[in-house]
Amino acid sequence: MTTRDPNSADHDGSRRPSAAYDPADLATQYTPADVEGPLYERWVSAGYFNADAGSAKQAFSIVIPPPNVTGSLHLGHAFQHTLMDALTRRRRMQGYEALWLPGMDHAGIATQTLVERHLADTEGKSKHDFSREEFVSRVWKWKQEYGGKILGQMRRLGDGVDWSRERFTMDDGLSRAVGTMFKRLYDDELIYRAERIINWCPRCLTALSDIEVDHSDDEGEFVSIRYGEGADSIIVATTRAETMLGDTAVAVHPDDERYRHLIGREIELPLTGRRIPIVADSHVDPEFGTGAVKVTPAHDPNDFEIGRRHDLPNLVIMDERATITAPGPFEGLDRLEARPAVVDALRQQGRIVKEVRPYTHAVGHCSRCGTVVEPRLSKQWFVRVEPLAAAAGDAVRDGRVKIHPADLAQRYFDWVDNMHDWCISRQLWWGHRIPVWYGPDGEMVCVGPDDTPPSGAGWTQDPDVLDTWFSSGLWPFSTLGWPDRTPDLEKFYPTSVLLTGYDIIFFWVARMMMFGLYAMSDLGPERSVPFKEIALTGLIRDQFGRKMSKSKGNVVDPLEWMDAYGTDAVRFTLARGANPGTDVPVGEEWVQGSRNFCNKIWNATRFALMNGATVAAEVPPADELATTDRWILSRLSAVTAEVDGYYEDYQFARVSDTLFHFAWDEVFDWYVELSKPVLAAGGARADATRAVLGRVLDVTLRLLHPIVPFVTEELWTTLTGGESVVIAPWPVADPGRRDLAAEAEIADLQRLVTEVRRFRSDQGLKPTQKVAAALAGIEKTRLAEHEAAARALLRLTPPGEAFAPTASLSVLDVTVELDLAGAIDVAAERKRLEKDLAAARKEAGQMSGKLANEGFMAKAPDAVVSKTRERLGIAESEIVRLEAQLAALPSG
RNA sequence: GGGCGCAUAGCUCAGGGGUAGAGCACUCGCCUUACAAGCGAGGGGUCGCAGGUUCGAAACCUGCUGCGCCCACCA
Repeated sequence: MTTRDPNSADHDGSRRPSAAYDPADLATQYTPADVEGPLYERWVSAGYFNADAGSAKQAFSIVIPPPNVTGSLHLGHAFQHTLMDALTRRRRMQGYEALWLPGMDHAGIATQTLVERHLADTEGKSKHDFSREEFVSRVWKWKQEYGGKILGQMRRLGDGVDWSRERFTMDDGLSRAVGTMFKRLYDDELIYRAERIINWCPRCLTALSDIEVDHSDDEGEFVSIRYGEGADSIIVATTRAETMLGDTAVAVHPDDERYRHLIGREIELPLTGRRIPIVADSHVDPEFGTGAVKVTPAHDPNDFEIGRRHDLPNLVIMDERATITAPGPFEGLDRLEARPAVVDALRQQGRIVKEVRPYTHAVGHCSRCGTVVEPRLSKQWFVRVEPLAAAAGDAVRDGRVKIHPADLAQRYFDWVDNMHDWCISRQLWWGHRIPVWYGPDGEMVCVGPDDTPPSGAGWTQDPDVLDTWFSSGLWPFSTLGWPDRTPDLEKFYPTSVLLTGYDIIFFWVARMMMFGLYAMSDLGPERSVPFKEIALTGLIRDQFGRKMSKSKGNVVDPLEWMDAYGTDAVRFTLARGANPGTDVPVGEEWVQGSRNFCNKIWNATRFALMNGATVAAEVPPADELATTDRWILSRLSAVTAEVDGYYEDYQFARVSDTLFHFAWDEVFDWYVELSKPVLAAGGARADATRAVLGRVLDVTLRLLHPIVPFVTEELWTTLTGGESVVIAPWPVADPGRRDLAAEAEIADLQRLVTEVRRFRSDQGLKPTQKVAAALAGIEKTRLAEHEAAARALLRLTPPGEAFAPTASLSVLDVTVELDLAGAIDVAAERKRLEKDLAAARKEAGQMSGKLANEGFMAKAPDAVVSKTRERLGIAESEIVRLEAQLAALPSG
């Protein structure tokens, strides 16, 4: 043999003859706990998952969505990891240089909050009891000690990641990438510092980006307040009465006749004595509220814009904890306490004209802690996203990056086409510190990671750190060594596919697109994209389709299921639910079902081993094989092609379902059963069957391996003697083995067997009870060859001397006559026949109706018409046959 | 306020102009030497409602109803 047959297991020269196998080695049940740990360690120590940047093989690469360093494995991780692992394992088997790169995210706010709580609990200290350096070193210490728990859990899951390339967003290399990126964007004026209204969390005491704010419809109040006196008065309506202390104007629409006379005049702001102008601004909607808006530029983003247009002062009346700082009776109150207090004071002055309560309106909450976000005027750093987002949109629009499923691309476009500037500074200590120094005379210098910061009196570094997603956005290239031109970057960038949930399109996917295209632009438009495809998954749900949440109590720890049913069972369940972009419900019973499947594979392979299945380089040619062998090899080839097709567009559910049904229904239930009498008979046919059985199992195990790696590895190495299925070649569909005639023939056999089984079941015959029967006419059908097999499956013995058939049924031109050694259950038989007759009559009616329809005859395709005729013919002969059988039944 | 998606068996979901599918659940019969985590057989759906297109609609179009999700600076 000069070329390697990809369907042969004979690939590594270290085969162990399966004849050496002792069936006693395998228990009658698969015990995952016995094999998973050792197998994983073996894979890792063999270096199977380590990619070689110097390899000549085509590269396949995936970077993991880095889990938070504080995180632990939940079903969502298990789900996505299973899919990424399957993709990578398949490509590796296909001969790609496959890299799945692991790592973690420092998760700024989340981690800092956790460590603060930890220090409070264990030492009773707050972060202010430490210097910044001390605090950060405590976070690092915490990270060493408690962080990264999820990495161990990934081993349990069987993740085939390259541990030699594990990265962390705060490690030296990635920090250098962050600094380099910041400097470049700064120099290109794509990063700037400005005083703006930003989202501020008064609890976390930091700025937030727009997407870190969750909106919900909350019940509040809507009060109308009269400003000014008499003819000069004007009524404004607000949900945030307390901010009136910071009003610096009232705005009306320029065309609003009601207020035209007031424009340009001043009125007195209640409770403060200040006089504020009435300005005209077309932003105001005359239809809403009273058509007059109080303007608080320092505490509302819209008002800030109005203030800019009219050159109004920004009067700050709250501090960073949202405590009122305006001098007077409200000073020191929290904003939520101040609200009723202010309304009360106004009411006493008779200025409250109307109060609507409750009034439901959208309120922003900190996505981290739920606190109501406060718009706050402050100096922050921003990324000017417009050019970056335009490029990110174009890369998808022009097909350089494909999104699966395609209809989720709209969501991506909606975002990148409407993105606001991104606030990237955070008032935290844990993260990448902004590399900008301020001088004593107001100088501002951005310092690259390899440059020396300015020194001397009065120079200080910006105290803020960057948004976690800034470093995450660099992940596809920072992890490969950027900004250096490393072999890894050369080999593995752009990455092949990004697999992640549709819920972080905005947080992460869009930002990687923007940063990748920008940072790697020297590679040209095709190669600068961070990934060629984006495979979006849905979210994991409980078995009733509900979101998992702690408050519902329906959160599942995947490790518990892995302990109970094995890792493969959990993986298979998750993969089987993975329809692109669609949420995935999972329930424990389904995991049990997957466990059962793994066990079934186990036992089927045991059967093969006990019966001397052989795994040879070549299976005998078709002309030396029986129909059953040709059939299963034909199906194997078809299924292999189907699976490959499904992988191309990430249809893991179909991959899994196809293999499940092929393995269980076709191989285990039919082929194995059909092979039993052949194997028992021995001889050349038995040898051929042993070879086919070995091949079919070998290939099936390899096809299943990416999804259920452990049980397939255990069985495949035993069956084939190969080193590891991890490095076995991926099966290639062999069109030469397709045999539609054999498939049709076996379909007939299945029909015959199933019909007789139904009869037996209806007649209450025990499955094991042998019945004498004649298969009249079978010699004239293509089932002639299969008589012995049919008899074996149906426990039909040949008619003997005293053969006296008491029942008959006909299937496909075969009349099965059975000697039931007694009366048959006439009622049951009548019921059965009448049911079949009704179905046949219905069918015949439908078909003849169609054929009588002139429109149908004139316009339907010929193939459909002839198919209809054929079906009518079959139905009519069924009717004749069934009526005859009913008539022949003894009456009563 | 915009935009998107979904309504198919008891549950969770595939499918997609020409014979309604799966898993689990359910019923009946079986410990048939690979497997009771199994084997065999079976029941169960006018594919949300109303129109339309078509020879033919569960599928395509329109409207409606009911859910779900995303986005949003009408105070």
